[in-house]
Amino acid sequence: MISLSEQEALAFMSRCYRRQFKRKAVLSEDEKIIDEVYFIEKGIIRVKINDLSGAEHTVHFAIENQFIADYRAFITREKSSYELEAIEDTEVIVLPKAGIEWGYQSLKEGEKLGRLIAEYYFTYLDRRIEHLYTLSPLQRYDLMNQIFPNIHNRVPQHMIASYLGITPIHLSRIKKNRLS
Amino acid sequence: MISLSEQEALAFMSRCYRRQFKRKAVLSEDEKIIDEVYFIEKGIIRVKINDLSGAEHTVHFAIENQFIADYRAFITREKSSYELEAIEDTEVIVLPKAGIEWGYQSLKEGEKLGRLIAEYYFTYLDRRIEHLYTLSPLQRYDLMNQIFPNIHNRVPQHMIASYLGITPIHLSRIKKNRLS
DNA sequence: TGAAAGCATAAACAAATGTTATCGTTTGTA
DNA sequence: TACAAACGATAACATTTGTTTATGCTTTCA
Repeated sequence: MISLSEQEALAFMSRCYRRQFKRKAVLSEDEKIIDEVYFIEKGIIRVKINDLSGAEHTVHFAIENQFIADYRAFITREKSSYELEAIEDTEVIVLPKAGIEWGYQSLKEGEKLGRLIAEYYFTYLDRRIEHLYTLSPLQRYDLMNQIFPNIHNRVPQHMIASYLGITPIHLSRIKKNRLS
Repeated sequence: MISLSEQEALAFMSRCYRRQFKRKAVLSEDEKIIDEVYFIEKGIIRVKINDLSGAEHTVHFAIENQFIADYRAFITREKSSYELEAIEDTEVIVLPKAGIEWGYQSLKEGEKLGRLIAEYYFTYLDRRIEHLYTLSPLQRYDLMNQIFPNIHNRVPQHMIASYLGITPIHLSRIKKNRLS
């Protein structure tokens, strides 16, 4: 996204570190201030939220070679709405807030990188909203398997149904329906 | 969001101009490359999209003192998914792409401003997605009237229903239901 | 100013989706 | 290894939401 000298890259990476999580471990709790972004080297993470009636919703998945965080809470410094949970044993690189801010200020094109990243994730959410308006749950199910390759073989179906905003029973039904 | 000298502000504004649209006029067409962002001085704009079956969905509203554009298409340089339509006679300030890019490169804190803007709109969409998962249509109807003050008195109800992802008949029903 | 179009609501019905319960299988763990 | 928990599918039933049609009211505009 930007040009970066090897020196700069090393200086940034020296501010990050590796961390491991067991299956079902919580990387990031809701109601907390968020000071870390994660890059997934191995594993799967789901982002969940509880509504007022206590129901749990899966808002997002993240797999290998993707960044994940409650980026909104990271930006706004408000309490996190989401909980990040490892679905498989997971290995991440932790990018602490201090390191990221160092990057914005000290890398030659740091602010530009920050803009391009924020723009990238904006476009991701904007596409999601477009799809929520224009696609059926089954179409979004298929799309999801493109975006997160093969995810339906790594994640229980009820979490996928939750992500789609429908019940697992209903997802089972529409998948069966497609065959006929 | 950033510190800006008066000189810088004037130089930027000299790159913008004012434009007026009649009710029902189209500011920005879908399938086009997007080179403008608008700031609304007066009026209301809705952002719409058509799905494959031809149904029309209202994805967003924008009112006085807000910026509006297909920001995704503006960023990615891909064809626009949305159509922007004036609901009332509307007066906007046009910020051409060339002017915005001049700002990123020439304002002292231009790139930082760009990052903060992208981050701001990211948080807006992230909140919307949170609400889509956790709130009922009626709760989102109420929230919407806070976000766009008094909008239900300025916009036909079937557009609001479309924004909420339900039929106008159903919106009428749940509003009636609330009274009892 | 009058006709037409747009709009909100209502009722009756149809379709989609959720709820509860059951069953057989797989998975995790003691 | 054995047992409990998690999981996916299915059926029966309940609820929600959409569709169609109709009505009366307002707005628009020629």
